[in-house]
Amino acid sequence: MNTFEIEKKWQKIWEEEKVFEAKNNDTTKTPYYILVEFPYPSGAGLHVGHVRSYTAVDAMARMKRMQGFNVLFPMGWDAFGAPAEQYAIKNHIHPKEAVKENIKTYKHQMQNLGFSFDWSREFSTTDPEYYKWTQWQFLQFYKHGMAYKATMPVNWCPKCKTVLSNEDAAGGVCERCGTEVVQKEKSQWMLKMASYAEDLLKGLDDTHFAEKVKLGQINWIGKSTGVEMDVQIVGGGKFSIFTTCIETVYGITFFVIAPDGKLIKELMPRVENKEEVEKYIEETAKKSALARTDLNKDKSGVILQGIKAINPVNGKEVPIFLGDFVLGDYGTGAVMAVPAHDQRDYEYAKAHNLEMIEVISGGDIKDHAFEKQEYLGKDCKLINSEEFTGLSVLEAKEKITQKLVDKGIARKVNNYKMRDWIFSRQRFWGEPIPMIYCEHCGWVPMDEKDLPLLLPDVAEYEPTDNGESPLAKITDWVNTTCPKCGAPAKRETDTMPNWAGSSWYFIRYMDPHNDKEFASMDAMKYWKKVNWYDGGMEHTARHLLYARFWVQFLYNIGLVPTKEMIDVRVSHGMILGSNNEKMSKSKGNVINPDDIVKEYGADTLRVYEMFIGDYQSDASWSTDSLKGCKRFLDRIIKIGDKINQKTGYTNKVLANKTIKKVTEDLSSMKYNTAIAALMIMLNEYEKYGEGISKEDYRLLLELLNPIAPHITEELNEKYALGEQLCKISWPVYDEKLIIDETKVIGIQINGKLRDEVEVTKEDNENSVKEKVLDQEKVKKYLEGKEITKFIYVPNKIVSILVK
RNA sequence: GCCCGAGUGGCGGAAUAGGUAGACGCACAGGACUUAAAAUCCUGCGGGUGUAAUAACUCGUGCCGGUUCAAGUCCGGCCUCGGGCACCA
Repeated sequence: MNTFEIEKKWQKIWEEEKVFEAKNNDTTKTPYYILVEFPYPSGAGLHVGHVRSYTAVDAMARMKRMQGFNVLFPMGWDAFGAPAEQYAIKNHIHPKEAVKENIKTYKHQMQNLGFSFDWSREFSTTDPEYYKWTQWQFLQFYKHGMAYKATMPVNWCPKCKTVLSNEDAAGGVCERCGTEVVQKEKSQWMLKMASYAEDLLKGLDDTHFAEKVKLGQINWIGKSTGVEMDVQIVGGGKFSIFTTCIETVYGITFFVIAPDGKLIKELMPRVENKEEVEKYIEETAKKSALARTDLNKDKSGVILQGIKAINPVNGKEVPIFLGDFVLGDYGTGAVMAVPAHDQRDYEYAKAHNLEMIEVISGGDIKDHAFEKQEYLGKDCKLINSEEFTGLSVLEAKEKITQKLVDKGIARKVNNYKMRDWIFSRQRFWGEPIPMIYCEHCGWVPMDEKDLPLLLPDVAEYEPTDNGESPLAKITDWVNTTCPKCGAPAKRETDTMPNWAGSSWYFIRYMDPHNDKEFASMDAMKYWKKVNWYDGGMEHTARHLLYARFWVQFLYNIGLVPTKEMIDVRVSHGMILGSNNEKMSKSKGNVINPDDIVKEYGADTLRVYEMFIGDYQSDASWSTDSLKGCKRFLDRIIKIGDKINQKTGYTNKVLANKTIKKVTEDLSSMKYNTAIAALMIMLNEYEKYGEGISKEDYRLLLELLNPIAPHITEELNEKYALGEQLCKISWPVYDEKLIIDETKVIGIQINGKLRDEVEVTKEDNENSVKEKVLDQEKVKKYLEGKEITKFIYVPNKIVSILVK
């Protein structure tokens, strides 16, 4: 049999014997849930990058099963989204059909690679049986006041007359025609995610995410603690500002408010230079999000003539500006400007010729502001700050806050960068949002028993000219009756974002065929949480945050048993082309896993991708190194001929050491060193003159099985070594047997390595000293010198100091 | 700008409770087998001085300092590259 036939044979056996199907509620075993991000089934097929992460988690799943866990290791498809829609538009086929084809290809490829997924739990986010529950859960958000409609800007291409996702508007231009993208106001569904900011932050303590993943979440949430202070306007009225540097309050020389905020609308009647101000507001609205946040642009803005604000601490009257660096949806949409101590305010003041007042000593504001990261932690004192002059920064922060709070004009508050989740997409290929608009009743949720609300079969998927979803054109579908009053009404035509289906799919795997609930409480209580979740770094911020938010909400309304359902999150590195660049068709450096499987076999590809380097770092493809892995497997096949009648391990220490090394390495994603340990084992076996025992050989196969499952099973069967490897218990090592009888260690004299010595377990400082001082070379170095110190670190080193 | 991560042979990478730097693999060179090539097997493989060959010495983990008997690993200060966030008050 050739490699290909061997691999097919075992894949068939695994499928027929259903060895990888997880049983719900098996109380004889400990449940263990391993998840890898389900792919978006594009037309390109599986990428070698997929193979890397799937092999890694597959190896983990296989080992855990052998260690006696009830392993849930599912796979499915995240198939809603723009690429499938684009493909459909281009080729005039229903995205449903394209997705079906692609899934077939992906699944076939995965099966050829021997991944031990439990295919009985497979589903796609586009299955009505699945998205029924995504819609149902949206209704729960709505019913608990967590979903609302708001007017939000969207990326709009004026030429294509279409709404663009942030990805399609990358760089501020339309990906298709290159036209500059503008912001257009649209009424959209929102989920109140910002209200979960603190919970999402706190919840991280209940997870075991990698540190950098946690940091990604923390940065995205972006908490900052400060003071919200009321500011009176000359002639009546007031507004509030948010600051993290209240200690600089005496340095205020102007205020800036957001052109897109509510405040300017209130102040408008009192503005004397209305025309100028209105023009500025209009210009801001036109700017794309990118242009507006471009750091290098000028500090644009316009003064509000006829309106002055009063600094609450000293009564000083200062001007108010409109500036687009202030964002309408963060904080209060207004800031106090202290140009002496904030670089942004400094630049603004320079651009508009405004006064600066230093209130913290020790800086030099000729060229730039003296900012908090410079003055904090140093011994800086307040100046020009009335009764607070002379206090340290920290003291002043506290006392000024206290005074303002006591006067009732300020509050300590937290602000978060994370906003509510814009949940509408003006697209066809997504879950329809199950809401109906009635002239009399407003927005009315669909009756839950009418779910799923199916996507209609239509021929056109192009977005409409006015930015509506293509669904808006399908009048049969849009027109319905109000579930509440029965009057004619219209359906929501926006669909859900791609992130929706992936926010809870890991729950569905626990009970994938349930048609009464999204998953039974029993199943969720049994599996509890995802023990190990692997995915790309690009998803560690947003996808993970959305999924955690979704779960926390379901938990709060009593629908899931656990608040954080993902325990460990790890992220893998990318596989780059051999030229060290990201693989892409245009660069011609794409490696197709199918070709590699055809030429070298799945096991070789699997071993290679695990051996390629540190799993969490990027790695470049090398066909030469691949050949080395092929050689490794060939040598294992060949050494089977050296099996003889001997029993027991030829080298007990080596056997136990390798079990330990491989077990620990596979558990901590150090696949490359696990394979290196097995290569060392093989190298040793090849040196055994008298051949190897069945136990020796079997152990090598057992330890390699999670990474190269086909060939190891085949050899195990060929030499009749015992039961199928996927059904046995993982080998365990004896801690007592991993210590070498003797060890050669180095001898340092005055810090330099000069000689070595063999020590045994029984040796102590005195016996070693005796031995060492008797060695010719050591004697030579010590001649005529006096030993001032003798250090023996058992099994590590001998260090002698002389003078 | 801020926050992470990383700099080790020709290459991918090992080694961090500080303890013989370069495991394992690739590439390369020499040899064996072969009519020949491929495949396979054996040997060597950081730089330098040195030797007939050993030996021996010396320099070496991005750079400069420090702590220590001992630093790739710890501390201080830089440089470079990669990633994320980015006018967040």
